[in-house]
Amino acid sequence: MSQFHVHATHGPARAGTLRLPHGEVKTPAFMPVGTHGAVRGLHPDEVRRAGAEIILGNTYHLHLRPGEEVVRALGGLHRFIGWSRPLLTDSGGFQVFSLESLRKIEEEGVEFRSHIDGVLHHLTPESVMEIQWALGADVAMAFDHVVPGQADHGLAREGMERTLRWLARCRGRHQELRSASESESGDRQTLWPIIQGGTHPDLRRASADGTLNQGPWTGIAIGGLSVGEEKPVMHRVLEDLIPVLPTDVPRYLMGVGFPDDLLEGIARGVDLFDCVAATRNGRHGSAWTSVGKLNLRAAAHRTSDEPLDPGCDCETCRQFSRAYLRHLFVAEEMLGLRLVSIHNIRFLIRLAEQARATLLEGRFDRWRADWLRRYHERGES
RNA sequence: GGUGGGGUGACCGAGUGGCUAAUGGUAGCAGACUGUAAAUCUGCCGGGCUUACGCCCUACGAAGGUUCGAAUCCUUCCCCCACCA
Repeated sequence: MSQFHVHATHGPARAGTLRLPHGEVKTPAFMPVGTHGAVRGLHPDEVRRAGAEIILGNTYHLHLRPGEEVVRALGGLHRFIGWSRPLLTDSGGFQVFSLESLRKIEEEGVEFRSHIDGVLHHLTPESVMEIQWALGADVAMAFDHVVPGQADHGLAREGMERTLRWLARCRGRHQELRSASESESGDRQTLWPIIQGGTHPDLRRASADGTLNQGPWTGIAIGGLSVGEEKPVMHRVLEDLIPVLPTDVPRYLMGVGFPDDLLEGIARGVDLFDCVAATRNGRHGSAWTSVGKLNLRAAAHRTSDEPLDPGCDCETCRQFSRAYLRHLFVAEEMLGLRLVSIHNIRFLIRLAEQARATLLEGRFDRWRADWLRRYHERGES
């Protein structure tokens, strides 16, 4: 079961609702990343209270530990990690990019030298589907070949074409898995493809064509962005690509982003985002605010009684001062990492909620322009 | 009082004639982070001048001396620690 309804549009931007087996996701939406089955540092209740309606897990990392069979034996990922809302698992395609020095790509699949113990692991489009099926997330992602943002036409084409060939294999195996368990739970998971093609317009179009030809799909992801290319380049790719995508399925911009990226993406027709920056930067003491980002370790906050952001309704801002948060970072108390992570994910989720509200009210463009102007005023991003 | 050890930049602590404004840490300051090998990483960290290359001061307890050249060697003094009386 996966359905998407669009309630309002404003140019390419839209507000919608995605129905998945474990619940609804109101879009636009930001999905916190929980690589190992946990949004780093946070209790699932905290993630839920921050307004998250869906979070991610990672195929590569959960395969290495604890292993998908452990998760399956313990009732699937939702039960295992204490998250009853929708879940999406990334395929390990990003690790093809981020663990470049530890892997070898072949047509059959990718050989990874485990970053933990050096053991060799082989991921193929088929095995990635099996792992994700065992994990049992609402949405499984196709296994893709991500190339760096600077990739030339040749390399980008290679990654894009391989992603299309792998997509056919992913789809084939996923359908087998679904039909094998149709009576009980065949409807429990849907597969989304990923468009690649780097920064090259012709390759992006070709990827879109090739992907749509293999459909229909219940959602379509755009991968291989914010991997080193300039922001205007990413915007151009979105402007180029999204008009050729069907309007009746959600578009998921993978790995993005920062607050301004969300608004720029939504304006160009993106419905879903995920990004580690909220939690990673939070752990590193960097908090987003409506007037740019701030570094909590900075001496400027030593005696500040202000919350991180005066307009924020997160559990951190409702209770704690910048001075206290700075103190926690200086003293290396783990609470600081958690509190700023909570703030950052709430900040992005709330931004998406506000985008949705203004879309439904028909005033998105104006709101977005004002918001971005204020955010960039101090000259930071 | 005697004997031995020691006093280095905010702190700890290397260095025992030139490559030393002085290794390393810590603290401090600033920055980065985009489908998580990250509670990580990078830069600055005596003062002044310069866009910059660089230049000039001050500095290894104090003062004096040896030397072309001293944190490093010598003399005296001050202070700290240990043991002995």
